[in-house]
Amino acid sequence: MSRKMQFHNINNQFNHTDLKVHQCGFEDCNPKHSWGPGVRDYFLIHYVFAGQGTFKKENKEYKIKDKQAFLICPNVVSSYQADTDNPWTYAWVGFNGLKAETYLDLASFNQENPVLPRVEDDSIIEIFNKLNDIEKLNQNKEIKLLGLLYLLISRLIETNGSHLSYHNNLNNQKEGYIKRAISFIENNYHRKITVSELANYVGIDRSYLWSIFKKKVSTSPQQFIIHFKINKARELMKKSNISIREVAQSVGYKDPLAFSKIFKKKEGISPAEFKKHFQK
DNA sequence: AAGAATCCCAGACGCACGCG
DNA sequence: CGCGTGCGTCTGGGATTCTT
Repeated sequence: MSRKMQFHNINNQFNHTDLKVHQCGFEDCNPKHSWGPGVRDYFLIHYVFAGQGTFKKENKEYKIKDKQAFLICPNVVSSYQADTDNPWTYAWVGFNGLKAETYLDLASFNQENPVLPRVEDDSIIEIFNKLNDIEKLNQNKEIKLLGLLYLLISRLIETNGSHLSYHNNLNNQKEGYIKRAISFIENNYHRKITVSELANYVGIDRSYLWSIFKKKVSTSPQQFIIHFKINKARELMKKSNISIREVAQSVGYKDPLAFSKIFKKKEGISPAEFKKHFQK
């Protein structure tokens, strides 16, 4: 148990692909409070306001003091623990997206260099404070969080950036594939899209598309398509009073029952319940 | 040798059909 | 109409080949 903790999970209803905030939070840890060893499927930055602790990445161990930040990369085994005598207080933000790796590289903050030296920059501290004030908002939470994340990363690049990074023509090519795929989905979500068709359009093998999607977007092409369609359906149901059958048709499900089934599976409630909720 | 790209197949999923 | 079943198609991810 911690002395004080706030945690915000972000329900991303928009399809940001370059950067996407997963969660953020703040914690005033008790002595020896720990996490891991384990893996995350997104990037996670911790910024230590006060106190100290230990961060372990694979077999390396780092002593972290106040005003330092450390980075957990997706699918890398990590753990961290608050100090016994002087436990840390930190804020964190978890995110991913197509550009996440590239931007972090620009800030020289990556898997090879997962710990930042003391950050004296007040504006970074301010950004973390704002991230944690987001709970008070009731509108535009996601957009504001995204804005703060961009600000944070741009400050990290300014204060810590290397001049020799940006080593990734190959990454750019993969991003190109994914951008093409996503724009195809955006233009064709109103009908049935198979992953094979998508891969064909992009001009690469279906399985290869799957593996770069998984790596860069943290989800499979099929799940992305479903998620995209469900989001469109949500928008439709919020904005207009059309029938479930019409909503299903509009996002490419000719069988409204199949649509209801997948909607319920993803959202936890049926489209009918969702509609009712927004039409009070 | 390493990373990119393709191949392949078990299991998941979707759809049509039939039965009560 | 709703549920169960069976069959064909699609997907995920490891195995394999290709390319640099």
